[in-house]
Amino acid sequence: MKKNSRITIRDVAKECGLALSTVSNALAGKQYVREPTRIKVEKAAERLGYRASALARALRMDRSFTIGVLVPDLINPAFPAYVRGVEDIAIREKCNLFLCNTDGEEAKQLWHMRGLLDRRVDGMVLIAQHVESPAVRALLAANTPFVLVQRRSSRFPDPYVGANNVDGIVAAVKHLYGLGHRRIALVKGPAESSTVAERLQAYKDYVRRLKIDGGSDLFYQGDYTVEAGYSAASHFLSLKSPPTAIIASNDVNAIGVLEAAAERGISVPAELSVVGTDDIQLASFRAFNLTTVHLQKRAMGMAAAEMLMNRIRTKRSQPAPQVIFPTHLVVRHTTAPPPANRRASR
Amino acid sequence: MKKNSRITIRDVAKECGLALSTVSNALAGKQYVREPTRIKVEKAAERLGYRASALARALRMDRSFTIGVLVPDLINPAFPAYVRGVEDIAIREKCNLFLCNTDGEEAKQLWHMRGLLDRRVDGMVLIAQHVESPAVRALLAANTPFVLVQRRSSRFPDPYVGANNVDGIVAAVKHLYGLGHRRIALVKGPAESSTVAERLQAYKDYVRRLKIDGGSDLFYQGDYTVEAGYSAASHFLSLKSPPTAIIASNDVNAIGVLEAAAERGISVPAELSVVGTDDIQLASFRAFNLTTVHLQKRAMGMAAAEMLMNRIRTKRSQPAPQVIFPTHLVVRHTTAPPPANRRASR
DNA sequence: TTGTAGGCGTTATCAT
DNA sequence: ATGATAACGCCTACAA
Repeated sequence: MKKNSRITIRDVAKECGLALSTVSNALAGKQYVREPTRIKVEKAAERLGYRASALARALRMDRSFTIGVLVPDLINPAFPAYVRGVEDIAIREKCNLFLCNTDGEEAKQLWHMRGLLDRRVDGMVLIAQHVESPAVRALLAANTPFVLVQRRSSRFPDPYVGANNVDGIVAAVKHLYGLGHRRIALVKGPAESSTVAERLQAYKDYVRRLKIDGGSDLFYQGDYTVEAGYSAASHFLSLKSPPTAIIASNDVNAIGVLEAAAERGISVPAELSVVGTDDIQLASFRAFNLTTVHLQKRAMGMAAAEMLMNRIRTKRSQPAPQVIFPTHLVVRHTTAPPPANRRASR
Repeated sequence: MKKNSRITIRDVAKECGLALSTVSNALAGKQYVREPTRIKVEKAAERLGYRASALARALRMDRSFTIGVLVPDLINPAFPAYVRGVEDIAIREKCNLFLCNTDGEEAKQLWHMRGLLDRRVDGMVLIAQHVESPAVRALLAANTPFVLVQRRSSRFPDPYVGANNVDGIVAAVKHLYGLGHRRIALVKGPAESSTVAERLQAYKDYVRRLKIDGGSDLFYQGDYTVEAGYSAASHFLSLKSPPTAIIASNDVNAIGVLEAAAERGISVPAELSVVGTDDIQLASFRAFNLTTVHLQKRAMGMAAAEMLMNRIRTKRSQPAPQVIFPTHLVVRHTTAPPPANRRASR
């Protein structure tokens, strides 16, 4: 017996005096292995502490039972829930998960995608990643299945899981309009995001329908960070005619908006209404108590992973499915009638 | 040329009319390959879009360039920062990261650890995991390097990265004591945590030194969730003689404490002071504005990963290093003198 | 400097 | 029902 080396299927075969192919079959639960034989093999494997090398198996079977998930930044509370959803399904499917943070940078995304491909992952889930650039498309065009989450391409009909952004933004605007707001600002998220584009379009359409202000001074380009929310609010609140409500790009962003408002002594919701998106756990407590558009992120992650497993099994035969999750507005305490209307309403 | 099959080093060799060992050497940047040869090889590899199989390489080299990281729950804002720290180093070392959520359940942890071992990870980082149980120890005793974070064993001198919990708790108690508090409650974290034990011990020692109340009615067993904080505060605040300050098990937990207080109309910090631990980003903004013990989580994750890489390279030769990161109290607006002392101080 | 051969640990195919 | 053997794709002696 070699000293330091790992114990392999070969050792198990030797231990119980059988051919290694028989051991393999027994352990794999193949039909035609006799019950006593199987038991003998299992006992021996157990006794020796044998564990099959997933590496060797993957190489041989051309199936690694791993999937990769790319996300901008785990530290941003907007994203972990998707990842857990993906993991929920991965575990069920006995797959392991490679995690990659890309910080929204294409270079990092490419590096990670190449790494995942080198590792022969069975598939990948791209959460809020770049999806249009030629370099990314080239990698996507390899034969590895993938599913996009929250960002899709306008030119390619990829498998996609997203949220109903139109409903979400319409619900937010309608709520604010109902409260009496007529100047409602919007913090746009990352420019490359289809979700952002959809929200912006929905906002414009709906605002036009309501015949209220929708000028470009009501938009601000930011991203999903507190800092961006802070900058956005600072900008909006120093306008000659500032908006009475701000729809942030997400909950974290909304925190920044609240911060800027507080810093200027502007009270929320009395003088300014704020709406987020995500409904992260912390948003629901009194400290924040944020009115926000609820997204079923963990469920979306799960749906994406299920879709991915399907495509792994059927090797991209079917047309790409796209599933859109409903959203709904959760009204809490950062929205109220605007100052001018305070006496009027309620 | 075979139709559907992946392109291998063999194809590259054929393409440029060299032996595959030469190609391997050229691509690996070995000394003794002539420059023109190397260039020819690189061109060919590029042209064919060749990418070495990390699987085959790992199998052959007995080094997978992957590491696993176990964490209780990514959705809890207390944990992602460690993971990113680990990833920072993993990327630098050209390793990929397997992510595992265990929800603090030993069964899930064991399942994941076995999976990682099967995948032949080069090492693993265990963040706030079970470290004492026989089953876990058995897996740890395999030949795969590991580093513990925030939870260590009292019986085994494992490689460990943690925070100076004593300093943290002492700073918190001292701060509250200085403000005039004499009944300071503590929410204990998960019972299995060494960090929790250290904090508790430090609390007891220091409170005794100050000769203030330290009775068992000032402890509450919780975990790192909002719900636990809520329960803890509900319990404390319904005592006949409630504490005037509560040290939560962490920032998320503190949210629960604040929630319970608000629900009862108890104002913070006027009637109740609250201290957290972690200093998650959201804690620093006005909505929350939590006095808390700052932990350098990303740096700790990085340190753990560096330590792990060392042990991977030197195959557990040296004695297990243990590094303790300093902590410091960040005073914000959830702490103030207790009601009785309001006029006295300041 | 380049080429040949063997093996890492599996599973799949084909005999027996 | 079981056994021998050939890949999977790579790296690394060792030979030329």
